[in-house]
Amino acid sequence: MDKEDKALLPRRYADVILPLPLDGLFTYSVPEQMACIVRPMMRVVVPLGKVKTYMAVVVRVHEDVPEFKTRDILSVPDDMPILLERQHRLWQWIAQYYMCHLGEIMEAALPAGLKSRDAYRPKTVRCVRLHPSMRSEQSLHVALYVLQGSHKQREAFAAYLQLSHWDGITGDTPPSDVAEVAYDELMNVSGVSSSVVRSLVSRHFLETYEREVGRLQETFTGTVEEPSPLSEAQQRAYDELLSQMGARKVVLLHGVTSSGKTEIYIKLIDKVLREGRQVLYLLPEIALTVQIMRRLQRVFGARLGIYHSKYSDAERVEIWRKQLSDQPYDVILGARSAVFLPFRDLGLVIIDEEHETSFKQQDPAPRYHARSAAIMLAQMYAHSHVVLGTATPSMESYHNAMTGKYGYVSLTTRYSGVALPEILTVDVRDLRRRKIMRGTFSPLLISSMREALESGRQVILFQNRRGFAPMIECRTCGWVPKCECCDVSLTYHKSLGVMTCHYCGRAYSVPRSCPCCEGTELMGRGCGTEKVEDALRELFPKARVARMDLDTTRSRNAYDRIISDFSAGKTDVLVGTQMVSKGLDFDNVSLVGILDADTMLNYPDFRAYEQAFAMMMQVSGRAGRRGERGTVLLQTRSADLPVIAQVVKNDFRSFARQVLEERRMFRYPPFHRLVYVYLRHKSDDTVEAAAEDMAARLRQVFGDRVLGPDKPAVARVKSQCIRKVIVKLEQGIDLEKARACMAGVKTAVVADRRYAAVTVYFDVDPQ
DNA sequence: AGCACGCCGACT
DNA sequence: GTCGGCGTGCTC
Repeated sequence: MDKEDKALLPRRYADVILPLPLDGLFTYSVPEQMACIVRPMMRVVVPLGKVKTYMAVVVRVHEDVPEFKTRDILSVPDDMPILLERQHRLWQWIAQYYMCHLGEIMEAALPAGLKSRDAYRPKTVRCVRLHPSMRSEQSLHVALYVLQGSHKQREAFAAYLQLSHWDGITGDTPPSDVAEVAYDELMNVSGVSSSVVRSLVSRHFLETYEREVGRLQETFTGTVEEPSPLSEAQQRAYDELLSQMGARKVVLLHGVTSSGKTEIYIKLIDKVLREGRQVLYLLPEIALTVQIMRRLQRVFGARLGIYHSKYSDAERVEIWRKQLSDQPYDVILGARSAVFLPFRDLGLVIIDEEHETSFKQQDPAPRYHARSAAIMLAQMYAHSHVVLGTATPSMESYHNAMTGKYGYVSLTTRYSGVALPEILTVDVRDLRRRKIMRGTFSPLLISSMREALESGRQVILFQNRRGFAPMIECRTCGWVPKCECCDVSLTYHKSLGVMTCHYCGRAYSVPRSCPCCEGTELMGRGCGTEKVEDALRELFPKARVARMDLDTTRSRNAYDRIISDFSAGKTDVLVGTQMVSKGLDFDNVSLVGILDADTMLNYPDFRAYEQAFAMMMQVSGRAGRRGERGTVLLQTRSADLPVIAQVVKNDFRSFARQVLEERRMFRYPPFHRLVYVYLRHKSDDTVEAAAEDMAARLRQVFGDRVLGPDKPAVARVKSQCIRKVIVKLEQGIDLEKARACMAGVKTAVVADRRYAAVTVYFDVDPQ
């Protein structure tokens, strides 16, 4: 191309997404030499402001001259797009539905290594191969002869030849010039030190180099099994699933705990793979155990990829790239963020434990629900389906199933014929009044535990609070230590010897005396897992007790270790938060104790009962072993609540009917759509005034659909004061319009000089 | 989100 | 007279 031609080419521009909470796209000019490589969905490095550069994603290349001055794209790191068009469409949907910025989606979707130029380094292994001068049969014989004087070197050289499969005796085939042997392997096999190998290198017998290797387990070395044959009940559910999928995009698989849903999924995945399509299998983070991974790996071997936060970022980058390659994983097992992975041809999404609220991202933005995002994702592939699996459906999914929007398949038989456990209510209020019970354990629970332990059975105790005591109080004046930055009382952690704030993570030392009245009797109020563990050791000194909560599972493998120890019978009692309700079915647990149902039931949220019910059903499901019915002891002060009876009878249907009736009456989901508008500022007065202004403006548009502003349960976090305005939108309202109004009101409020520094954000479909 | 610019208090 | 606090506003 000569100079004149170049001058004739119109200047090109690229609209890009920056990984920042900015409105809209930014436009950069494409330098001439990059014009032929820059395409939509590719990464580019761009300057922003005086010093910073960012990795951005191009969404459009065009020749429309912008009315502002543009800056040049600095570089293009790849020669291929990093994103599929479908993914970009998913990003757009999430951004508009959840009222957040595209840049925030980019931030959440791409592994960190794809957002910076230098974070991702390919893993390398030091290798040796023949020096170029040695690459003939003859020179090898010469070499072996020359090396006769240096024993170790000769040994090492021979070991290399052996490892590279050269047979010096028959001498048929000289080693190919690329035959490479790992440096470490050569040292191990020949038993020489690195200095010997180095001598061979310096004498030009061998040469070394770095070889890039993937971090992914390249070859699956186990044997691949056929999917297990299904039981009659499972087969029926499977057939029903297939037939429902004929008519509906989404099917809810409602199966009691231990009904063997995983085996049904496996059969389904197998079928989709046979059709040459891909599968995404989503699980909540805490249910992604080594056990479920192994189970899937046994059947799908190297076709299975795993993607969640416990994996290093470098591995996540490699999975992403592999999914873009022509040999992607056929099955991805992952947590929430796996919905952002590229899929060439997605045929099925499975969302197991679909009721789990952790599928909704809370903080930071994007506050998206992986279930909704996954359904949207599946929508983008023709003839693809979504299966939602759970023992306790969310009210949203159940309602959709009952009204025919989703298909519905129920599975009421437990696999291997284990009966559902017997659930006994323990009326703690009554026992306390009659002075029969003090502390955490009822007499019935103690005797049942003793019985279980004496007959060599295991016990699970569920207490949904971590730490020792959720609160400390001065016995004399009632003073309670609170966090300096958040409006919450501090939780006492005995093992760490500190009080911590569960909102900002700050730790405080425990005062010797009350700073208020100088009284020295500070006592813990309430009970966390740590206290349960302590009390247990006192009651049953011989029992081997393990605790599983956020604090004991901080390290990489702690979670799996605790589970496998319990599974192998190395511990007798497992105390924990909701973590104990997920994961593998243990087959020697005869007793489950729910220590305190009330904290869950009294949670100030319209979903409290729904979540408490699910949690209790889930943890109850851990009880029972082959040929023996398990027992669940449910301790509560509100034994007469209908929800308790519904748990006892395992009566999801009447529970759901009642909850849905209440939801309809009080205009809650799934009948109405909720949007929470949050306002944050360091001054309480400012945020209060801004929230009042916000609510008033919203009322002008939405009338009595607006509630508040209110202080949320924790009204100050990390020194930021918070207010919440609730908007309840009825079905059938023009959502597009409603969102535009809400966004407009936000702009209007923030435009007020007084409220310019107030942070406003939306939580659509809050959990 | 960063980051620079800019305007008011305690220090060499 | 300067250093530094964080409030405001911009980044293609």
